[in-house]
Amino acid sequence: MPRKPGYDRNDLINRARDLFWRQGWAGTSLKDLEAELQMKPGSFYAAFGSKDALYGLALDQYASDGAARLHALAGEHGPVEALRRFPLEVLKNPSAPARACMLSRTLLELQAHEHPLADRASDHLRGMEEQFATLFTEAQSRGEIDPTLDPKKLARKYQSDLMGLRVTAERRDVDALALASEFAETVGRT
Amino acid sequence: MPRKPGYDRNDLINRARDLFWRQGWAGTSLKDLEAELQMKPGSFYAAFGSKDALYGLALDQYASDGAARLHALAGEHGPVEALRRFPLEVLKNPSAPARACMLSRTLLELQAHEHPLADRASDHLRGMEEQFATLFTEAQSRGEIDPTLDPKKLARKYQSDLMGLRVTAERRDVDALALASEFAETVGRT
DNA sequence: TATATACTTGAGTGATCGCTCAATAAACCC
DNA sequence: GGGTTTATTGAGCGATCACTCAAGTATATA
Repeated sequence: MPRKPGYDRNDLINRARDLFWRQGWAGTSLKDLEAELQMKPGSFYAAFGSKDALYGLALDQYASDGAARLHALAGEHGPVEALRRFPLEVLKNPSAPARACMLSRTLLELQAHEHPLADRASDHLRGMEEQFATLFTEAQSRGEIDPTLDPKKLARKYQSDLMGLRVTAERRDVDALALASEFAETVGRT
Repeated sequence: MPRKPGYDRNDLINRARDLFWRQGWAGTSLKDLEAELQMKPGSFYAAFGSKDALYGLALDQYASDGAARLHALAGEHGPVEALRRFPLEVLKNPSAPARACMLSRTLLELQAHEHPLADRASDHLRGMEEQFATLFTEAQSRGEIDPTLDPKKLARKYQSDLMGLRVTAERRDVDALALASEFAETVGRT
């Protein structure tokens, strides 16, 4: 009886993610979304309910994409090499919406207003951190890094430095790739 | 002949800086500013011209404050110890508007729309970086750190890691001080 | 004290914000 | 093909955005 939508929902979410990632939450208006997704307001709200709801979906998509990419890298190159290559995946991609991390952007923009999406971003950051820790643990059991170090501390430091790198890479007067390869060298040491 | 303003202009800029620092550019409305500065729209626009103009002044104030604080630390404790203590100045202060750096916030929020304030933030970041480099150079001539390292690279890495630290410190599930002292230990090494 | 010169007030500007909804069109089952 | 169900359309909602301006008030000089 029903009528099928004329769009691919997952594709819409990915396009919205890129737009939000690039322009931020407040910086992306419904006009922007309507233009990017080729949807009129009625369809948009029938499909997603609200701008915030779509942002949440985009955030989840962003996080699970990152987790999948890191997992794939680890399977192909092992844990340490995966952690070294991970930053380059974004920084080397010229069509990436932004260098900075969408999760940290969201946290910075919405935390002060105690917006639920800030907590959602924070949760995803913790999830990524746990994935990093798992890789460090695996690297230790393989004998690739110092086994006396605390994987959780390594993971937190790795993530923190990575976010710094990705913010710095937003600057136009900075050679992001040079900074990234310098970052890669330090992974596993200290 | 004229009439003196009933406010201290510098105090207003400082209060605006704290509000912008905490809530961001889009996150701070003129209503917010009017309430915080106790000014009606007419007075506000007579005094500052526009929201962007005041944001620019606040940004400059933020940058020069930071530079002055770092300079004072260096005079008191020497370059390396200054660089070690610098992050704690913000993170230990419970009344600070935010943990994250206002310059990086501004860059992240406004860069995609090519807003002039993003460039202004970027310029200030470069200025801070140069100050860091100067301190590293001084530390080398004092023999406090490895003289073969490039002060500019050290400065960039220091600033990048510092920004990461300060973003991470925004998370409610993270012990910012533990991360900061860990960060302090690494200054001058590597 | 008179006057010129600012500062202050606050109602109100057009534009844009996220969002609604009644009307219309299209696709599925029987 | 008829009937049902859902997707799509787009004008337009109230609220808020940054901002303006004419009128009123206070202060310094003459």
